Amino acid sequence: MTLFVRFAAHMADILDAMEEAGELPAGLNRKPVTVEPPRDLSHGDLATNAAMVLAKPAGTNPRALAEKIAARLEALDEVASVSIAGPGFINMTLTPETWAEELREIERLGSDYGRSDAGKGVTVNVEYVSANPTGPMHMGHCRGAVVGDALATLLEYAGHKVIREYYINDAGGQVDVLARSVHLRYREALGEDIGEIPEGLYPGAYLVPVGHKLATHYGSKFVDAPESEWLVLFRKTAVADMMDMIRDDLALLGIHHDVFASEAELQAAGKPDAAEKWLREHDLVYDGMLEAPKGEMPEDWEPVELPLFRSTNYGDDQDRPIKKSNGSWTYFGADMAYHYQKAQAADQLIDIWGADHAGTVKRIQAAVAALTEGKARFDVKLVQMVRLLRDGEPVKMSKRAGNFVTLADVVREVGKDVVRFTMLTRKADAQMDFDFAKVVEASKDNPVFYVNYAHARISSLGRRVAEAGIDLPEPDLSRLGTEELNLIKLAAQFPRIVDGAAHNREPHRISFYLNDLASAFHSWWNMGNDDPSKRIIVVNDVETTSVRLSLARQIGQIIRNGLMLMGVEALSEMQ
RNA sequence: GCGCCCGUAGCUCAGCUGGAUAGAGCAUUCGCCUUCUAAGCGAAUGGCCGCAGGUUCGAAUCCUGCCGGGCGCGCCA
Repeated sequence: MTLFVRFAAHMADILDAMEEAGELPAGLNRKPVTVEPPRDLSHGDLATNAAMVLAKPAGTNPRALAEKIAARLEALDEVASVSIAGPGFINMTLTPETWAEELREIERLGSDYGRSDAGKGVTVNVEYVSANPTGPMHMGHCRGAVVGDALATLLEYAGHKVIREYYINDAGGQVDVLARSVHLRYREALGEDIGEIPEGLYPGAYLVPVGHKLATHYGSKFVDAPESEWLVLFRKTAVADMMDMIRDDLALLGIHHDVFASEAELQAAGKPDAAEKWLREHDLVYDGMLEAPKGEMPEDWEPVELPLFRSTNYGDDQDRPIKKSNGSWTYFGADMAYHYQKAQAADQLIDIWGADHAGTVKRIQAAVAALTEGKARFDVKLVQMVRLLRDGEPVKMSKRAGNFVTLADVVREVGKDVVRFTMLTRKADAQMDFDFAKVVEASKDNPVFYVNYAHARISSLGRRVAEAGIDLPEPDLSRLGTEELNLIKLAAQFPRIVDGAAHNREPHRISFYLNDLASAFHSWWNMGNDDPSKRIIVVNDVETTSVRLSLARQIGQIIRNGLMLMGVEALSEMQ
């Protein structure tokens, strides 16, 4: 049990005892009670607001209540001193032995230090990437992919059961365009000069092999055939090949989904029809007129009666069509059924979307609320755009010309770990620059480097000791100094950081924490430059060396744990 | 017009589901290499947390209204 979990339990015990002793009324809401490190560490190691939040409901004043709680806290073996400050904060300083024990705990738990059961096994479905199967992954997809994947790992570590899912949009107009583009490549493979790829079709050379494959398989059979004879076949073949390509791209980032859900299969299985039926029975779908668009009026707009979902019941500004006038499902109509399907296999849903889809969040949340009758927690995380920079200049991309920067290119250039780490150095809903030069820069401005550098330094300590053949005694942790204890205090935050990041679904918090931890470590290391007696390896003092090395190793362990959550490998040397 | 996101140091950003005197990096200034990798470290300077109300013991954080910026709005995906 890590320290913060233990103190939350201590606090609960104390409040129980006070109830029993008649010092507190029974049944107070203890939810607002926290026991956490104060922002300003000069206040102590731990602080609780218990007296402030309980005073009013208990009919007493904060100071008086604080006195009573403080007396009981002071009686704990782990607590060295207690003080009451400000409006009623109770500050505690813990004994050095308590922190030494936490260091042992890190060593005991190793890669599990930080893991928790806070998620209580609740199943979370994280849907991310879900790029259209019409070409290779490009940098526009990258951030959502990394954020989704890191979030999934984080939730697992925090005690959730996680399903990593990819929704294949293989039923809409885009995949028909793909099939037509492939038909061109197919004709080309048979020797025809197709010239320029017409506007509106996918020009990318990655479709050439698909055309070849179809040509080899079917010969000239479909060259002059009407679209109805080949469209389905070409679409299916192309989508399958595109998905293989996308899976390969994702593998470059170390991303592997558990479930690939096909929109076409969903529709073939009649899921949207079932959803519509249920919604109509509950008067949540009706046939009605679509309101005219609020912004610029399209020239060809005309009122039409369509089946509309009552998303306005759930805060959307207008009801949304689930079918088009030609009878086929809208994207939303199918997506609604898809989310219902996901909710069958999970308690909570998370979608990772590009920020350009922000406008459709409300309707899908409305649909999930309706179909699950409000039972499933469902978060849509919007991921902002990444601006690619080279030499300080934005990299120009034109999707139409097909010259977008692919994810594979970027991974090839800077490496998987740099891409992943960098994508997690901003919160998801903030815009981000990705500068090819800066992300590989070996300086402290670059967290990717800075964190790894700390880890490499720690690794080098181990090598030095081994090379020197020094025989170290068991570390005597009573020899830990102030600086060392402060470092342990920061290291001990890791489990809290993990829980907070998981709870708020914000994986970037891990990278910020690691940067802080690395900074504290570099600072400690550097003290040895000014004062040789403060080095980690102190010549002719195996006792001190043993203690400090033990601490350094556990810092390294936490860096590895954090990097693991981000899907990044820790480096043992900086080449 | 409506909706979503965002306004925190000169710049880029954190701020832990409300906590004490708001933090880090860059930039600027000044220090530290007979070294466990200085690819680093330390110090100084720098803030009406967009504005105005509200909620309460307590607000950068929650609510409302403005101001300013970005994105979106169709039977597209």
